[in-house]
Amino acid sequence: MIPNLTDAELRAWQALLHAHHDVTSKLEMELREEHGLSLGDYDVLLRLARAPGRRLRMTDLATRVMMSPSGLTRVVDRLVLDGLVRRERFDGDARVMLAQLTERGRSVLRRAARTHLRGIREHYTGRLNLAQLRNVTSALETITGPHEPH
Amino acid sequence: MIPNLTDAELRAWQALLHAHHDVTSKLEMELREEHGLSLGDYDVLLRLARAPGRRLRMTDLATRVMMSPSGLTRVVDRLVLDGLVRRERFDGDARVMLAQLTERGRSVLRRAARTHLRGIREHYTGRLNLAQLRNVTSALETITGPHEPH
DNA sequence: GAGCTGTACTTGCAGCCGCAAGTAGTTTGG
DNA sequence: CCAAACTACTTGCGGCTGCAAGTACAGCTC
Repeated sequence: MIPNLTDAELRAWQALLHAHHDVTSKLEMELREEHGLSLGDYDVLLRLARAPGRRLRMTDLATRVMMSPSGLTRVVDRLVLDGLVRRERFDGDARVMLAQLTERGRSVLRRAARTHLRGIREHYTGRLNLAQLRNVTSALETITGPHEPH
Repeated sequence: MIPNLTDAELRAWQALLHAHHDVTSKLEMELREEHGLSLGDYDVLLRLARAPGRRLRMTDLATRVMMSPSGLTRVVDRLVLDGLVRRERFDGDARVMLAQLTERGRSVLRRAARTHLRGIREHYTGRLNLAQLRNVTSALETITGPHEPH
């Protein structure tokens, strides 16, 4: 009845926590210092940039960035204040709000992407060889179920 | 100059974010509902339980649970209010505070551990075969550098 | 077409966190 | 010794987050 995890299982758990903490806190700090963006901000901008017309419904955006609807509302509030995102109405359903990436948002994102992608490689993927990279990805995707690239 | 990450690298990054989010949010919810503890609370109790004399200096504890000193102060505040932890002075240096696990803390931890360990297996390690488990662990430990079990 | 149910988003609120500043105590250098 | 520098912890503050409730709209049913 008492689930005695093996040492291997406990180490795997600690490793996940530690790796996530280390990598995200470094990336967060770099992004914040060099571009004034949080990881959450960056993620929102990125999803919008990838979407057709560079706009998404709030609900869809919230799902993609793994955030609650209310949490997303505040993030978008801030991005609108900074002029990186615009809110638009959706023809055909007046309840829906679209978040639309502005030109300024695009250019901020482009610059931030250099920092971010460099950081991912420096703090994460660059420390692994190709086999490790594949193994990590496939194992972590097994846990959550595979994702479309969104 | 622009670091073009490969698709494999981007997937690895998404997988880390997604897996961490999924697993921790499930574990957090279970622990909260069944025992009124957050993951952070649990981690603090666990580190204390493992320490000699079931007590640690605030600074050492903060390092182990990957939390800022101020953050740890509040967590311990709450645990003291709940009677799970006691604050003690350290003979020989009056600046130091020891967090000491109480008997009540021990028993709450023991009960919570069942939920938590079951959850880790159910949502994480149990979804991987032994090879995947070893691969994930070794790769993630490569990223952060290996840890002592503390 | 009036109400009932459901959906999309926002707001009120409270919890958690970290940084910077504050307090208290210790160590070091002259 | 005693002042300056350092260390351990706590507090003030502000930012970020999610849940539950609120608002506005859509769609369904009779």
